[in-house]
Amino acid sequence: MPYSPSEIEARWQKAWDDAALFKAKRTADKPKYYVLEMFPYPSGRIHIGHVRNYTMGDVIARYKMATGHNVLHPMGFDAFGMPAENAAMAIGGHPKTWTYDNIDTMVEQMKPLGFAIDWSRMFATCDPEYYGQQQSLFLDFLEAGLVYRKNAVVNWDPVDMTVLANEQVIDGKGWRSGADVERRELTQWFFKISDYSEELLEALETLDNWPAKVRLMQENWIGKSRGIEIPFERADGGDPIICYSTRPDTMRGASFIAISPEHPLSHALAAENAELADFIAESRKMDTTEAAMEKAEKKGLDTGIRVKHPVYPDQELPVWVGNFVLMDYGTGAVFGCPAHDQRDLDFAQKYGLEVRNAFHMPGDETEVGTEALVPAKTEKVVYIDHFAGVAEVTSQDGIDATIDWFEANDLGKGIVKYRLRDWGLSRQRYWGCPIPVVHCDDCGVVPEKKENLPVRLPDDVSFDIPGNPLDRHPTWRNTPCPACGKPAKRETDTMDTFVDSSWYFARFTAPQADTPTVKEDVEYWMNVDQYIGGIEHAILHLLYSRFFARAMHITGHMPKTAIEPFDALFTQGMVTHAIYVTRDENDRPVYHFPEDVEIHESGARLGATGEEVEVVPSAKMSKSKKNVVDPVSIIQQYGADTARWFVLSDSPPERDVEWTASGAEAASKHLARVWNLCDRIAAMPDGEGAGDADLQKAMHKTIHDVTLGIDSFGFNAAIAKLYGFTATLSKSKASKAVQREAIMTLAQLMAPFTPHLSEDIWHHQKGEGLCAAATWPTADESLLVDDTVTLPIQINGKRRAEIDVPADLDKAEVEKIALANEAVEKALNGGQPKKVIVVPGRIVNVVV
RNA sequence: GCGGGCGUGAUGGAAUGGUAGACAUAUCGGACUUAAAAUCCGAAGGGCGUAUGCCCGUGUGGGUUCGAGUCCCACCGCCCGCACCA
Repeated sequence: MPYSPSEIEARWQKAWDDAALFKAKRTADKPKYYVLEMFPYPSGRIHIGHVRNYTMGDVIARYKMATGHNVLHPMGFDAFGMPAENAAMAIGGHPKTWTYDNIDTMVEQMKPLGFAIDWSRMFATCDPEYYGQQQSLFLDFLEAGLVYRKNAVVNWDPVDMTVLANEQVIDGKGWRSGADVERRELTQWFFKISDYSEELLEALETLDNWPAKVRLMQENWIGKSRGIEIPFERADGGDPIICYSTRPDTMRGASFIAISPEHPLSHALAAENAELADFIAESRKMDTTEAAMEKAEKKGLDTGIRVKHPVYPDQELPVWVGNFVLMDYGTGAVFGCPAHDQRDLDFAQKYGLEVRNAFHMPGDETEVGTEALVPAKTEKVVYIDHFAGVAEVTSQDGIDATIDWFEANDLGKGIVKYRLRDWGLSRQRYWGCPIPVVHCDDCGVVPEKKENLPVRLPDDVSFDIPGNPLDRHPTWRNTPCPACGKPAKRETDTMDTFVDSSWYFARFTAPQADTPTVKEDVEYWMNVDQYIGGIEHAILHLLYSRFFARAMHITGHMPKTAIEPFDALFTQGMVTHAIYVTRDENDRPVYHFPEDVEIHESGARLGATGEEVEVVPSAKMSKSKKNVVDPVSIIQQYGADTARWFVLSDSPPERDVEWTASGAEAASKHLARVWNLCDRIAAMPDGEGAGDADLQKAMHKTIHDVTLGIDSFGFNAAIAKLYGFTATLSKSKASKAVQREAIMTLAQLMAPFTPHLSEDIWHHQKGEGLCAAATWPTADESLLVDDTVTLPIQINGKRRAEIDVPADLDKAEVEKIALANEAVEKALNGGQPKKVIVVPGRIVNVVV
């Protein structure tokens, strides 16, 4: 019988289903294991990248199941967000219909892949049962002081009438409307994540099983810096201007003060200074994207105000408003030291301000010209009559001494700042979780009563005009004030979708509960033992989730032990595919589907015209580049096991893997080979064979290697070992009993990757029960060591010969045999070796 | 600018400081076949050589070591993250 994946895969999926094998239940008699892949956004269809991601989680889930763990492996959908509204605007229809239709499609596409998922726990974040509990959490956070309202400057699209994220502003224009984006001050809700900066930073050190890269990215994002706040007295007697600096050691070179256009002093002065008012308005219009800021001109306006230099009171410094000074970092005011900061230097040269060194490099007393002198903090510099008396020290020591001196003289206060800012969660959108508060003329902002949750989204909304449909809904806003009962208005902002994904992992532990979590369940299942997802979530999603776990702990929804919710994190690579390009008459690229291209030895050509095609390997899949591989057609062509096997076989899981037709073909052929091997063994006659012991040895080595590979996310290496063992087994002349044992072990070792094929082999060999429920084989340590080993002999570090010796032979004996070797004798030429190194079981090195 | 990572055959990639290139793709040869496909067996880093073999070889240059793809230093190239952060 030929290998027929479509038939066996459906059959075994049903068998697992009937046995309720993947349904997770609390139990005390096994250790629990929670494996989770970042849940998908229901964009429409699953992508081959999803297949790889979930296969990794599935390998872990099935392996842990086989090694005696009680496994939780759930799946859900991150279902709120802009694309659903955009679709409604573009093609009509309703975001809700669009979203749920997509979810249905994607579940239907995922099920044939045979993942060991507990589908009974599935939910979408747009289910009222989910977002109602999220509103309940919000109210608890509000009561605990973890959420607050404040005015904030946001990117406002005046045409679409909504707030835009920074990445939605392109060249200063709204990405959809093309309108000039304004900086507008709005009252918004914020999570107090910045209160947890230090804790979130420190706890990173405990996350041993996270990639160092992710921890570092979070560390940089939190951005701790030690500096000082220095008040500058105003010559006119007004309130002092407080500047923040991390380089107070450059105070000698201070030649101006720059304050942010949003600084209160700027606003105050603007009232009587039209020029300044214009300057502020212009600054607000400025594009805030990185690229634009790089190019943007540093502009300033002298306010006419003068301050006293705190160290040299006879010096007066001008106060400028600078468009480059950020209001939301530090104090919104800085002192400029042109000699030691390139930006300050550019500014000073533009406006004719003084440039004066605070230090020189040792042995080089040249004054700064067009390039600022900015040494590393560990570099030694020579301070020029420094007020704290330091001379030649590292600039870090200079900074520390300066801060101490300022504090001792009561001229400033050492302070720690974080770059991390509070998390603004208000969105002027429809398709999100409504913020459950009510605005009452008499009572102000009043939380909705919990018994009125969920605050449901209305279905009767329209998307034919821009803006927030909730805002213009005729009746939805109207509600009695929860405090006084008088007519009041609901908040029409919804929550950032990152809120939805910040606690879904906890919800999976009790997805149907009528509280956000249930004590016994969340205590039993949390933490997530292994979390798997893309590096693109290294900062925001993971940081927000860490904050949420803490906030949920404070409000009694999460045990203390789960404030770091993800024990281990793995960031997987993408699936890429070559793109095939020709050029049109204007040299613009024209993309071609792989099936239209023929690969010849001389290069790639279009099948239809013979035109030469440029091949760009390993490109990210994209519909417009015509290099997307659809999992559904792959499953139809080759079966799920082949897809699963191939996406993990060729590259380490953290790296990208290129999908190639030949690779998929080869994977499929290999699985067929294993299947045929199973048939052949089943048909063998009983009786004696040759090399039973050798096959058993190879089998135990494979058990050992594959187990190690899966444990360490070395899936590609584990698969290579499985290839090797298949070759060994197919050449073996061992007895039927031993070959049967070998093929069944092979099936088990392959089962995390190719569960259907393994199950079928198990069945053919009359294995007990289901392969998916069988206990993982263990390697017999005694069979892992060989009786004899081949030792390479090096002469001066170069391999020159080999000897076969008993594995347990002692060093002296090995040395004796090595020295008697022909090649060694030749090299020694009758003399004595200078040194002989014997690494037992590894190598012999003779130094002559 | 700051921070991090990576550079190994034609290709994807293996390799606790110990025989570099496992495994796979592509390629070539052979068996089977009238033939092809499928299947099976085999070759294969580069150079010289009939061959035993010898020389070279993990981006470049140095260093540590009996021994370096692996550790250290410098450089080159590519990739990623952050960034008017004072």
